[in-house]
Amino acid sequence: MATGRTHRPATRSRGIPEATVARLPLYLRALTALSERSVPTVSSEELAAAAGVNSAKLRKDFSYLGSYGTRGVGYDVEYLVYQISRELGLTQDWPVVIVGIGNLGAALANYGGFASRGFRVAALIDADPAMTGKPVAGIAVQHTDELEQIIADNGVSIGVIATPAGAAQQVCDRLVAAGVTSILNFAPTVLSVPDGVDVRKVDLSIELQILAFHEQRKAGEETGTPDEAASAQSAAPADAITPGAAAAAPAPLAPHRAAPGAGTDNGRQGPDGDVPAVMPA
Amino acid sequence: MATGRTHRPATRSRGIPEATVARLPLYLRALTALSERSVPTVSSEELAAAAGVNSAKLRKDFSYLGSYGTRGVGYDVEYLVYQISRELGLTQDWPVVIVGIGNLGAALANYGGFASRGFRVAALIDADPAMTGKPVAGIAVQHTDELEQIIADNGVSIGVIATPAGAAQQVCDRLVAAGVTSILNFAPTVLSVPDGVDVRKVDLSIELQILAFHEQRKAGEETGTPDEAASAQSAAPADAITPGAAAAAPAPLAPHRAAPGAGTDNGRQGPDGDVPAVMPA
DNA sequence: CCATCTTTGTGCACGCGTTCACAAAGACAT
DNA sequence: ATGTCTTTGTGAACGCGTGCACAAAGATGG
Repeated sequence: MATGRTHRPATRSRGIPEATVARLPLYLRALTALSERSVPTVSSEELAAAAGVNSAKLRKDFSYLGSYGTRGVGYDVEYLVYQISRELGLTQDWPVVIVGIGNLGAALANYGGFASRGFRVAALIDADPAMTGKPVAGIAVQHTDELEQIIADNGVSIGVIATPAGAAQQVCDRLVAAGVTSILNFAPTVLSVPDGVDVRKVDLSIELQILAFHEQRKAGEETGTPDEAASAQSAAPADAITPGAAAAAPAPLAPHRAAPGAGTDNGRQGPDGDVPAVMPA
Repeated sequence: MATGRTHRPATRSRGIPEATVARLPLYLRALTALSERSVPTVSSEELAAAAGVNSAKLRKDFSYLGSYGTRGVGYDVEYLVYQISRELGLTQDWPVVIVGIGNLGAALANYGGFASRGFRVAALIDADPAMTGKPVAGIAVQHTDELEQIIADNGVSIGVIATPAGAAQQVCDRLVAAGVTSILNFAPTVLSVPDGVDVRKVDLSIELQILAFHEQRKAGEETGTPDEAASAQSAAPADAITPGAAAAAPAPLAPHRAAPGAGTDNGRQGPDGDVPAVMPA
């Protein structure tokens, strides 16, 4: 109010909280849907419901962008779509390269969501010579050797890594060296990049494990006791540690309850620590 | 109702912070790698580096699980692998169904990370009759009609949705009705589920948009704050939509911005609000 | 058995994000 | 105009997560 939004109260450019940025795409999607139905305006309440968030949170989020609503009425859909798009930088064209054209890479290449929001697949790159030239999603796959050239020619600043874990860091380094400053990583590895480069990761395995955790917790609650406490700490890590000896089998200590599946496959090995996010191509 | 379910009241005595749970899989991966190299023990500092987190944070995270370390030495790798696996519920078998066998669904089915951590693909389901019986990743695709039966027969409690956005909610409802209580959603839609059901979403488009935002900001800083204050406020929402403004602001930044001269592009269409996460099968 | 050195476990403070609750702003009817 | 009603925008409180800094625990060496 006082400041209203006169001279971008500093809350502006640098201000938008990360959490808010992460939700803008969500609002944008909901708004786009409304726009297609020719809905002229929406209240924070309605839009919040559509986006699956709290209305107060939504209003606060929008407040970081400026005062784009009208009290007593709501927000103008079209206008808001434009404002958010602009804020997210979707009004410009973002050429993207996808490295690693395995199952996942191909799926990404075909993903319609790319093109629909200002993202353009500038090239598909794979290390397998057999893939070179092969068309995927209408685009001919190019060999890794061309990577630097492709990045430069197309002014690519966003790269998507869908290679096996083992190749991810190397690919990442090359992308960064070539000028890419934002990376979306699908490989199950922690990438190290220099300052100034953003990395976001999407990890299937992790998501499933988190679900498993909650699932287990739910199951435990239902049936009387999670027991946890029992084996919790008492399991005397003291003797189990034996550094030099490195007790070969850690399993024996906590008998724990018999798992439903009983499949104590625990000892899986996976040749490379963690399986690639996608087939090696 | 609402998008329901997110965090519980937190009254949980055995309450491991959500943020910690989300990192456990990360630690587990790093530990598994060490285990394969037969490294007996590791310090919080080393492990933290491998997992890409702060060592203090790692120690605090582990403290929620109990005191599994030895001062002056570090943590016993094997023992910790076991403890975390147990905590995450990975010592048991989790049958999973994947619904929507398009490009993405197929990629997921082939994803090695599934089997390697106690997750077992119990079935692949698709609505397209043409897909039925077709083997994907060594498993015959089954028709949606069988969904309920499959869930029941296999005791599935985790479902993965990789269908187009339009079918997601319906599939979700059926999964939940059939007994699934955890869902990993790849479709670009907000799913509403009853309380007690957990939903985690993986949204490609959103990740890219977030990257674009930062990318834009970075570009803007380089050249000297573009600052879109231009079309800032009141400008009658109605006509303001005409993105003539676009030209004014972010022009000089993007290295490429091959955007069509006619900034009017803004209205990129995207017929269905948001394209499916994967090709329709 | 004692001294020293290493590394964990955690108390504490800080900052971000969420939520509540309400005054102000505007639409709309009279 | 004026009053009523709706909905925004935001101040303030609260809670979670993060990171610092350090005491305690235990290993190691003499």
